[in-house]
Amino acid sequence: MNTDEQVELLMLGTEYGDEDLKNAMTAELRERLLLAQKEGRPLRVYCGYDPTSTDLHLGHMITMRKLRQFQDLGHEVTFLIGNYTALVGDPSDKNKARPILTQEQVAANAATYADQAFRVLDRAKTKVRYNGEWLSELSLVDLIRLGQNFTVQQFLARDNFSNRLEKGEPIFLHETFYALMQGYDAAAMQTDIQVGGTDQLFNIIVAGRKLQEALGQKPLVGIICGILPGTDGVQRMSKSTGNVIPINTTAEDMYGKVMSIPDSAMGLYYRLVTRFGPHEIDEIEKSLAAGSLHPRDAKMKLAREIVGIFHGEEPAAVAEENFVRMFQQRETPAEMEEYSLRSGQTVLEVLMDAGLAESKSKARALIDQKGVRLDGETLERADVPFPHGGVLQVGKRRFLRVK
RNA sequence: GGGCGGUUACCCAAGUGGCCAAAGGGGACUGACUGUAAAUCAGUUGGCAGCAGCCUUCGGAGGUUCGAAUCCUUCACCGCCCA
Repeated sequence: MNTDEQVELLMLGTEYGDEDLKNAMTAELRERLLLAQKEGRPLRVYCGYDPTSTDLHLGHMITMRKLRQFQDLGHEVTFLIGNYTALVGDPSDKNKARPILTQEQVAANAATYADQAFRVLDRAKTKVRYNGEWLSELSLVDLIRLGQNFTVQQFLARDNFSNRLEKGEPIFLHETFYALMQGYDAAAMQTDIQVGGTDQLFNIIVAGRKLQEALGQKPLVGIICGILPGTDGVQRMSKSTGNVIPINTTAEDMYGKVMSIPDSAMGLYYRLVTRFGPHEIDEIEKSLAAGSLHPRDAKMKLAREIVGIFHGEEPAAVAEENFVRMFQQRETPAEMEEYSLRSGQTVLEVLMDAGLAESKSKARALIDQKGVRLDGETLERADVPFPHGGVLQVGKRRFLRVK
């Protein structure tokens, strides 16, 4: 791959919100790649992760995918665990301050984090570091010096702070430390390239570069990845919004969830989480636009690719078969949970016991709404004995084999 | 430290003595239509009970009243303004 092709690949799926910035970063990336080549060294690339949760989802994988691209091009990738920054809580993606985590929580989360990350990253080529390594060494004087590089106005210019200011919501002083800490990470590791989401734009482009310059380093090139929308196709994928596609889930579930995203979100998914290159994606989008490729088929290709990344090609193919059988041919899935019927149980009791309804009222509502079927027959009554064994279906997608 | 305002169901938000299990959005769920897409339409969304019954909710505790989410006292948390 020549340099221009590399630049094109590495800039795929980036989002700077500003053409000039994007052009500047593209040019600097190109220059830095050439420099590395000339000096015969790999670029130092990193992305930081605050272990604030344990359940990773596709949204977390975007930057890892990007790191992987660098890795495949022979660069040195550091998976930085923000055990110290997590103590502060990044205000970037929130309208509210984050709850402060304890050191124990952070440590526990960090352990599961790296593990899931290696489904995308090449374990053998990845350095794992913790920013406590250097942040814990900073003295108050050091912190003050770092602070001298920034103005309050720069912080207030950020949307997430200015919004809160306008609404009269609190902005805690410690939240401003976050950017300084992250910027210091970049300097401490003498970073060439930092990868992050658009919510990290300020931390990377302003804080990181500024501090590096102040410390006499060449300012890093920021690779700012777009934000992946959740299954609703609009809002950022996040657990609190309930629109996530988790990493730790079955191939079937993952396939189905990808298929349920709106068409409008396909482009971002292709760019942000798949292994397809810029030209392949172009082809797909051209075919879609020309009508020679059905959107459904494009989405199936997408689903298969994504499941393939996390579960392997075989399981992805099986998941696809199941999907086709279940939803396109309207047959029941090959595998489903089983439930052993006890004598005398009513329909209501089975629904409750199997966890298909959260309360009896909800279960009754489901039946009233004709949302409960047994072997294809709609069940009309809740308070009658469960008729017979068979495939119980609740709504469109929940199945249970009752024996 | 002083003055003022807020705390309602998953979220936002109405309600200021009975007609309030509590308007309206959003979200979620079900059905129709579909490509498990979008859009649209119809319905459900505290619990228990099966047909208009009961129970528990409106920050916590206590009180006034035949009757309170609505009034009073107090506690907690939050915000705004002034210093």
